Amino acid sequence: MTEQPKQIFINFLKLKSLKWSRQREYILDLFFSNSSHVTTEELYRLALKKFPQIGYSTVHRTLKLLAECGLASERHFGDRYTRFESRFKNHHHDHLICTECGTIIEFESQKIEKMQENVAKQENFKVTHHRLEIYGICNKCQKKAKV
Amino acid sequence: MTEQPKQIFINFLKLKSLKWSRQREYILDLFFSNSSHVTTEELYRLALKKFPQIGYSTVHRTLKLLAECGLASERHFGDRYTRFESRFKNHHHDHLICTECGTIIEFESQKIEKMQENVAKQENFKVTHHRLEIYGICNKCQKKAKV
DNA sequence: CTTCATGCAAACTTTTTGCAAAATC
DNA sequence: GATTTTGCAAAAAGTTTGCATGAAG
Repeated sequence: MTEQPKQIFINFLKLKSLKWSRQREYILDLFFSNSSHVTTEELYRLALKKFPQIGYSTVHRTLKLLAECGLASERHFGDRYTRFESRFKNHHHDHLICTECGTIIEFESQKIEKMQENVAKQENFKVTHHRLEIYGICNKCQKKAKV
Repeated sequence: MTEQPKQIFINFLKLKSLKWSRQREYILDLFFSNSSHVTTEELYRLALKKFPQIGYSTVHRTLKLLAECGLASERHFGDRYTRFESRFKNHHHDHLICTECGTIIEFESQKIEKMQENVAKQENFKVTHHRLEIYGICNKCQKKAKV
């Protein structure tokens, strides 16, 4: 049985002599039970529903901590927002992004990864990470358009 | 003989009853004679050297116009800046980005493009465009590190 | 001589920080 | 009880806009 995000986070906090709080627990729960590409703003609005006096900066700082301990990563998808993505038990993947409805579909392709390595090798470039985003219209929105 | 960016821009301005100005000409020249992933700030600083009273917003608005007429496109590479990339006569390409020195190397791979299409097809996703960025350490910086 | 661009400063947007009061250890 | 977190409000960092003056058509 592998460790749950909550336990991982608690351990991380202990290690840095930081504290576990009701807010942090709630934000963590929200983050891991929701769609995995939220902005601070989005998660803040969600949090407000059941925790009306929570502060934006509390949400923001907690997301930053989640990123710091490796449970989340910060991403940019072309708009001006920083999005946080769950990394818990997630192997690497890339994204299909619908420009109509904003839906984000995750995928992975070993073949594409391999080819990227080849391209890098030609330039004698040492890859640390990469990002591939394919933008377009998702299945649903294509059907909607036809009606 | 194909049209030059300057002529394309002048035509675009005429079409929208906008005006050609010394500043716009200078900014356009700078943009097309420099590295193709500048921020507004960077181009503004360049422009200041030979046009000391030019305004940041003039540079910004001109870059926006270049983007609007298709001569440039706006991109985000993970930091907080909007970068402008030349699209003049540029076939599509992707990027290798050195996280040490910031160097951006362009490349293209038909094979990778093809595979992306395959992935999209599986989801019945209609691709409009994509973005692939490979981050890592460039050849130069690897050598530097060894010294 | 009318309309648009410029340069300045101020507004906006998103992210980050300082601080007094409150919660955690 | 000491130390950290919280929520607020204000600062930063980038981008965008309003407006009086000057340039382009």
